[in-house]
Amino acid sequence: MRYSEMFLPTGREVPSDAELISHQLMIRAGLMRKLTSGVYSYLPLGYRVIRKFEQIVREEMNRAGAQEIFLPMVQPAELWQESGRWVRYGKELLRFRDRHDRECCLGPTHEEVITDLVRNEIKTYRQLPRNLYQIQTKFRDEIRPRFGVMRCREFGMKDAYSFDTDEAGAEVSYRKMFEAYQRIFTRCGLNFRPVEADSGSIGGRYSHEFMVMANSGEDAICHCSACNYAANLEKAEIARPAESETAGTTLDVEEVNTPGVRTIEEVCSFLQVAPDAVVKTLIFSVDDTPVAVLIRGDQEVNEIKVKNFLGCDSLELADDAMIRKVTGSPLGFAGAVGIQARVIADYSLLGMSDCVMGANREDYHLRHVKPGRDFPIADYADLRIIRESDPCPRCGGEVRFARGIEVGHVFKLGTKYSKAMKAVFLDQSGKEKIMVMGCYGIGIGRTVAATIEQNYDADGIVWPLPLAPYAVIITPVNVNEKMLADAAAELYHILTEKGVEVILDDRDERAGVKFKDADLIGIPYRVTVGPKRLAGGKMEIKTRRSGEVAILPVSEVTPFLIARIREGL
RNA sequence: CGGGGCGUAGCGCAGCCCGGUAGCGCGCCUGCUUUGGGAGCAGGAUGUCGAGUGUUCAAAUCACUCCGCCCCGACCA
Repeated sequence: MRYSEMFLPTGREVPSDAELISHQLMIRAGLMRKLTSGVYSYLPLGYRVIRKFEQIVREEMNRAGAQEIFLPMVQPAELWQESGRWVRYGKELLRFRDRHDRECCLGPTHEEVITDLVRNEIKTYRQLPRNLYQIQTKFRDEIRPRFGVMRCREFGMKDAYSFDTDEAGAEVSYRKMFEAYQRIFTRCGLNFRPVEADSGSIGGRYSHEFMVMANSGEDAICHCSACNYAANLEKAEIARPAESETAGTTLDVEEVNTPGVRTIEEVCSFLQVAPDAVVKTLIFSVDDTPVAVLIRGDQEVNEIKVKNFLGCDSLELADDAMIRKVTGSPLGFAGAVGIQARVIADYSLLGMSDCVMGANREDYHLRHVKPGRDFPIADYADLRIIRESDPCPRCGGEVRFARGIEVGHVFKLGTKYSKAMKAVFLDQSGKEKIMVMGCYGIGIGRTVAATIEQNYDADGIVWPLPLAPYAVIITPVNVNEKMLADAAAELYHILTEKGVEVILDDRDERAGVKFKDADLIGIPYRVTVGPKRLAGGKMEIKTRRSGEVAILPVSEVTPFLIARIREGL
């Protein structure tokens, strides 16, 4: 493509509303433009990158035995009512009515549609397993779209759904997708890692998130420095500590006046104790029933773990009225002694034998409290957020924290949707069985943005070759010098004929401007055609990433580039 | 939805406190010069100052309402 004919608006200024490097560069390099909050148009250069990535995804999905389909974006409410998500999904689901007043929604995901399709067409074990995928635009009415295409409302996603006859088959399907994902992100040249994750409201029992490592990432992850354990921070397990036999306190519980002392910090300084000698009592409203969660004062409760442990639908911190009802006191003085609620405790309470906790009486705390002696604990569980000082739950090694961008997620759905929507088949013995499902997503635009987060420098984007919109840009230093213009055009034609994707920067601009643009848009190889080199029958090839410059006779330029491109893909 | 901030030329911003009819840089157009890392000179175009209402002789500027956008929080395949 000739640069002079391209729709490629580049900018020198950093857009004021862009925070992330990837967002800034995607605007500045003319990859995309915002239409409205969380909704973007891709420009030619950006769309080429998107298609490059989609192609890699397609190749690997097909290789893994999945088949491409294309499902509707507009979906009827009935399907969502059937799965139960019409009620549960919340405001992220954009709902509307058509002219007949029928309720519809824009698909934020396609479990319902695919399950409906499959249950209508697949009747026997002979037709299983199947894995169907699509690359579709999804719409989720995010509360707060941000970071450009990283967290937006309308976005491209590859989603695949597997259907198996049993759990073992589903496990095989899951492994295949897991491996396909490893291949996809490896081919893109990304530094990523799969981490164990909570499966969230989509349901299912276990899942892995594929995280591109980046400090700007929205997700915190925890990984072991010794073994290959890695988990989303919210999921990261903490092993039950060995119980040490402690005699504990022999002192009786004592009530002390602590006027206005509510937070752990205040309690510690008021009573001159360390946070790990205090028990924090949090009252949660669990499906509208109060539950008290006890945890050592220096730790934080992981609400997801609590939710999973209790197996409830909703979990939130109790309001003042509920706190008053179960503790008989306002916020800040809750304790386990005499509380009118189920009590569960984090493992961090094991071994605590002389602690401070709220007295369930305004302006009073208790000291010398001994769990077990002074109040019963129904259950101990892993309910806290992991810290960097905790040992790895698998091998006991040291854990490290890092940040990442979630670009893919593989789920074992089990029978959540197939059961609700009656996706059944007949097995060999003619018995009706429920299909076992899995679902597997990859954020297309987000992966492209994540790629930029990992591949840029002070001058702009540095595309990995497999995702680069063009492999080569030819820059005649002055198009008004016929020698240069002709030599550049000739190279352009030769490369194009050889199937190399190349831009000829034939604009009547100063060399500096062209260099800056070439760097900004991140084309891997730039061929500079200048008067001095050309007089000696040579051209310069500059590698964007390394800055390395090769000066070659004109005849060797094409073979050189083709060889480099071949090894780079 | 709560807290904070911002809407002035295509982009980035000043002007607003202290009302008097809009400016800077980049970009854009024309011409000449220039041509290996975002050129120089000369000339030029471009704004319902986010919208509405009010106060005033007079509103970008003050007040109120609305809309949009951004940041923090809650939320989240």
